[in-house]
Parts: sequence; C-alpha cells; structure tokens
Amino acid sequence: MASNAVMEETLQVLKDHKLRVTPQRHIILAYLVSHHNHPTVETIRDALSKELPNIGASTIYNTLNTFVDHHLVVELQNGDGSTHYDYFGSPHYHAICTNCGRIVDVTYPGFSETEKSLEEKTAEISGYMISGNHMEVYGLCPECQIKLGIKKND
Amino acid sequence: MASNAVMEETLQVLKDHKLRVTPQRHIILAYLVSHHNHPTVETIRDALSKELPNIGASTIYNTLNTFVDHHLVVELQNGDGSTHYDYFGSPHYHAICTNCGRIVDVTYPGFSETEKSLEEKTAEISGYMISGNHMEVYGLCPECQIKLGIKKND
DNA sequence: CCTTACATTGGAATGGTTCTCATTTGTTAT
DNA sequence: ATAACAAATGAGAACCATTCCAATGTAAGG
Repeated sequence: MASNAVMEETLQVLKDHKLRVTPQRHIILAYLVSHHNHPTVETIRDALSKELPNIGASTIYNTLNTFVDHHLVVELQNGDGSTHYDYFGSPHYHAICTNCGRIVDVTYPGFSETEKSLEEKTAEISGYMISGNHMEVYGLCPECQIKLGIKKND
Repeated sequence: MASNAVMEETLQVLKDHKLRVTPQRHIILAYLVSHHNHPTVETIRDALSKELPNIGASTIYNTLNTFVDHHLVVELQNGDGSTHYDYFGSPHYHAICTNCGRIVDVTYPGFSETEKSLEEKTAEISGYMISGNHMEVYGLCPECQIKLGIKKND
C-alpha cells in the first residue's frame, strides 16, 4: 500500500510532467515508486485489483507507455515473453537471471560516470544525438546457482 | 550472396558448436555473418527466398533461437515490435534510433575493458555468476536529426 | 458550471512467436 | 555404403502480449 508521502510525491511528478492526473495514473505510478518488483502489466493488474477493480488492460498499457515516453519508467525484457517495467528513480542498471528471469537493480559509486562516458563516446563515434541508455548484465542469480548445484569458485 | 570463404567459416562454426549442419542453418548463419543489417525473421526470409524458397517461419525462429543459445547471435529490440538478430563477431554494442529504429554497431578501443569491469562489479555486488551483458545507447541518428530539423550544437 | 480535449473501457483485431506432428534429413555405427 | 536413430524441417494452428477502436466518462481551464 502506498504511503501518503508517496502519493504526494507521485502527484507532483505527474503535474511536473504536465500529465493529466487520473486515479489510474496516480495509483499505478505510486505502485511503481513503492515497489521494485519490475512488474509486468499482469502483475500490476493483480496487485491493484482492490484499488482499481475495473481497470482495463489497455489503460495499464497506455499509462505505462506514457510513462516510458516521459522517461519516468523503463521497459525491460527478461526473456519470459512479456515486458517488465521499472520506475527510474536513481541511476542503476539490471542483472537478469538467465535461468529464472529474476531482475535485480545494481549500481555502484562511479556508475554515472561510466554511463556518461559511454554516451559521450557513442555520440562521437556514431553521430547520434544521445538521449539515454540501457545496460544489462546476464548470469545466474545466487538461488539458481544453488538450485543447479553450481559451485562458485572465488 | 555469401562467399566461399564465409561458407567455409560458418561450416566450421557450426561444427565447433556441435550443431547439425543443415542447409538452412548454414545459409542463415552465412547470411548473418556477411550482413550487418540486424535483420528480423521476415527480413531473413525475404533475403533468402531464392536460396530457400520453401523455408518455414518456424525453422528460422528455431535456428535463430539455437544460435542465441550458443551465443553466436544476440537478440535486439528496437521498439518496432519484432526481434532483430545480430551475429556476435567481435565485441560491440548498439546505438538505436528512437525515431526510425535504425541500429548501428559501435565499439572503441578499451570497450572490452569497460565491459569486463561492469561484469566484475556486478558479480561482486549482486552475487550473480555472470555470463554476458548488453549495452544499448538511444538517441536520434544523424538522418533523423536532419529530418526533424534538429541542429547539433557542438 | 460548461466545455472540450483527453483518458478509460472492454472487446475485437493484430501479429510476432511458439507449438504440433508428420515427414525428411544428418550423423554415427555397423 | 547402408541402416538406424535422433534431430531438424515445414505447414498450419494455436497462443498471447499488445494495440486498436468506438463509446463513454472525466479532469482541468475558462
């Protein structure tokens, strides 16, 4: 359940981006801000079934696409066939398990510099006018390492 | 049309990976090696309509998925709704146009070190056993900058 | 308030990808 | 060579995430 602080924060975010404040948008954004589940549309629909029992799938898609357009949210594919969404608060990237699909956020001191440097080099080499990036790292999550009986030699 | 050298090379690649050498696999791989179009399944089917007039869509999907499993090929999404494929020869990443979807390969001296460092930091932080990564940079390609009347201030 | 442009609904349509299964083909061992 | 087996192919059906559409509802500004 989203706290009052989150509701106020997300209200402001919507206004800042000149988006019409509908209950659906407000509640979906609050959900994304207060969870880091990297949910799918289905996950969101289930999670909000109490607050928004009659929401249409199209609305969730529309809302998320709007958020993506406004760079509030990023799309992620983990190979399970549906798109996952992540509220883009502070700079981070994702580690994705190739076995179970689990997605975790990763960052480290100096990551912003790495990002910036990558973007600058890309602009220079390709002539693109850069607006963003995605970095993803693939591997086996700790649980799947155990599940598959793989030992880590460190 | 793939040269003899490419056909020999790809034959060897298939054998090295212990993949059964079928004409379909051989020709598709040769196409990927000798083109850097980041093709979709449809693009490939059209391009090979002379050499493989009766190939089924499933075969192309199966073949590409097999190549992906063997890390010969990577999948790319540029937002147009279908998956693009790229033969993974030498280390590089992709710049993707947010307007027209154009994908270009990018690399620079020291890129491998950047990659390696990212993977090592990720392993340390997340506990994942890393097997690979994807980096993508988004922006407007030079053509779309012109098309949209955006001037570059450098 | 009233208006109007925009958002939401839900059901149908779309289309990329996977599935099924009968048939064909590579590969390995004889 | 040839036989035998496992694996790949092809055609179409099935699947399912996502988009489209037309009708209805609603937020925001004057």
